[in-house]
Order: sequence, then C-alpha cells, then structure tokens
Amino acid sequence: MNEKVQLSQLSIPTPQDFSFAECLKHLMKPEQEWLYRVIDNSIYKLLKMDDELILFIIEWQPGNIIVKFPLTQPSTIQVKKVTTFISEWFDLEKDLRDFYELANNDPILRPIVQSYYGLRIVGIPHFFEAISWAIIGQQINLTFAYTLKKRLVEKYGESLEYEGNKYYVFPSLEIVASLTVEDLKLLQFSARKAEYIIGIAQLILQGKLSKDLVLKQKTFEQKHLFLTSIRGIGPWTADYVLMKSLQEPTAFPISDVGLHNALKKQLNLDRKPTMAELKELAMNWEGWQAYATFYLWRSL
DNA sequence: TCCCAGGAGCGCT
DNA sequence: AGCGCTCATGGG
Repeated sequence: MNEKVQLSQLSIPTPQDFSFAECLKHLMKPEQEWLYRVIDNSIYKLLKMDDELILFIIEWQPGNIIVKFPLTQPSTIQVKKVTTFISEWFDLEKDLRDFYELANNDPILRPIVQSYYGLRIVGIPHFFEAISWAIIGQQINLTFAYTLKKRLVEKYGESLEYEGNKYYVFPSLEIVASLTVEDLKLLQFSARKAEYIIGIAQLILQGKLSKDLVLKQKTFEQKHLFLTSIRGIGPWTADYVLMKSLQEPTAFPISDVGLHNALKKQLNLDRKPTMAELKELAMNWEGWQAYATFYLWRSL
C-alpha cells in the first residue's frame, strides 16, 4: 500500500558561480512554454531518446543538480545523454571568471551582472528546435512566436502525461520534413517560414546539416558561414543558434531588437543605438559577446 | 489605424 | 558588398 517507488537519481556537479535560481527565473518567464514545466523550483522535462520518451525532474542542492526519473529506469546511455543535455542547457562547462572580470570593468554590464550573478546562458541543446525557434521568432513579436511554437508542438510533438500535466517533445525531424507549407500555414506560419523549417528538417535528415557538421568547422567565422549558407538562416539566426545550441561565447546577434532595446534602456537613450555604437560598445565584450547579450536580455 | 516585432532573401547597383 | 524592397501577421 502506497509503496514508495525507488527513484533512479543522478547528480551533476555545478560550478561555484552557478545560480540555479537565476536560471529558473529565466525559464519561468515565458507563459506559453510547453517544452518544459517549472513546478516548485523543479524543472520537468521530456526527451525522446532511443525511441523512448524519458521524463526527468531537475532540482538543485548546493553544488549539485539532482535529476530524478519518475517513470522509467534509464539506461546508462540515456543517463549520459541527459547529463550532456543538462550540461548544455545550463552551460555548466563554461568558466565565467573572465567574463565577470570583463563585466566588472564595463559600465553597462557591471550593474546587470551584479543583479543576476550566477545566471548562465540557458540554451536550447536540441539543434533542430533551436533553429526552428529562431526562425519562428524572426521579425514577429515574442508573444506571437510562442503561440506559433505552441501550436507546432501541440499538433506535431509527441507527449506524455504525468501527474495531470502533459509534457511534449519538439516535433521530430521526420514529421516536420514530411509536412507541407499548407500544413504550417494552418498554424499561421508564413509560407516563407514554413519553407525554411521544413527545408531544414529535410537537410538534417539528409545528413547535410547537424551540430557535428557545424562543430567540425574550425573557426567561429566558418561555423557562422556554414550556417548562413542555409536558406532561412541569416546572420541573426546563425548567431542565435551558435549562442543557444552550441555554447559559443563569441556568438553575437548584433542586429537583435531585444539587445537594442536593452542598450537603449541601460544607456538612457531616446532611440535605439546605431550599428556604429553597437560595434563600439561590443569591443569591450570581445570573447564574451554571447554572455553580454544574454545578460542584457535579462535586464529587460 | 499605425508602427513595430528577438530577420531573411532577392534583385539591382 | 551594400542598399532597398517584399514578405506576413499579431500586439500594443
């Protein structure tokens, strides 16, 4: 009667300057996010691995992220994949000391970094999801972008129910690759974005695009160039993906509207900064442009 | 109604 | 290589 199930548990050490609370705040901002759920300081996330849906719960105790698997006993390989996923999700491998030193000498970043100290770039490890999300978000307001993503995930993503809540995984490459532009237009995607996303799913399935293929490029510039050679991926999207999915600290979506608004606010401007001003400011952020951007986004 | 939104591709110089 | 036009639709 009411026997406690033995929970499989995993522990991932976190860096000294890691703030789970700040990362949680970031995760809780969107109101229409269906690819994870935050309940009482725990993150619930569903992944598909080896054709199996795996739900896990992320908590934190000083020094360690604790992962529990409430429904399944994960295999060794699955545990390893979840560990990698979480490490990328919260950018745990990055040593931020140089960034913090740089930020403390930067009049714009100093106050922001103090306010959100310990925040790490909360990424999108799932490569196809990261690209799709960037494309969805191109040139439309974020609220509508979340609506579009929600519709896509609801309609085409696999799901599983746990304790009364439904958890989704991002739609598979196979499914998206087989969709027509009309299918996505029904969800109010523009024809162009539908083409981009379907085309990218097909490219990945054909082996012509993958995280590994990007990583194989030697320099950051080559990675950027490789990504922008793909239809639908312009400079902003390439930087966004390099920042959120490949943990590249020098990725810099310099044309990003959110970045412009954050700087306008921090600098107390009555207009958005010009491209020349952006480049001038960013000279101080060399090597850590992605972190500067992420912290500036947070300041909004 | 108007302007803007976490842009990108394309054609024309 | 750089500029301008077009796409597309919800939010405020």
